Amino acid sequence: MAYWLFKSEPSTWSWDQQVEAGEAGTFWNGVRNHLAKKQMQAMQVGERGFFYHSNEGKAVVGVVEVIRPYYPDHTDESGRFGMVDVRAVAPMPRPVTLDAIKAEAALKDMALVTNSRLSVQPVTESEWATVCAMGGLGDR
DNA sequence: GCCAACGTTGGC
DNA sequence: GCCAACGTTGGC
Repeated sequence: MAYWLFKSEPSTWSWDQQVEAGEAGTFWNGVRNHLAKKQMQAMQVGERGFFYHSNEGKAVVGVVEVIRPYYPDHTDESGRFGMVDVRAVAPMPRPVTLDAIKAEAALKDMALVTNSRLSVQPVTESEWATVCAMGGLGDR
């Protein structure tokens, strides 16, 4: 079971909108980066990821679940990129800020710290557990 | 196939 | 709003 991190600017697509999309979830379109694409291709239905607000908020604000594996992104005219569907699972009781992540030694190798521009990132199991604990989520 | 120029992202 | 880092494009 792998873990992920999805980054989104709240002004484009926020956690609140993800929650409103409910059980049916939504497609995660707009990725135009091959490394991010590779992450999505590796995703399996049922795997979980963090929902991170970039620019405004700069914090992990919730957990999402992959509900449909990689398929073509109809908004990509070049036809080179695809997407997955995700649904909101649970909000972070306490959002975990970028500052807090940077201050935590156990998270110094997180892609969020080392490659902040990557919009879809892999998260290790220990990183997942650490961030969940920091956010007051128990061990999901 | 190299590399300079350009565009975009995202933290500050 | 600025700018550094990175990815992509296109001329050669």
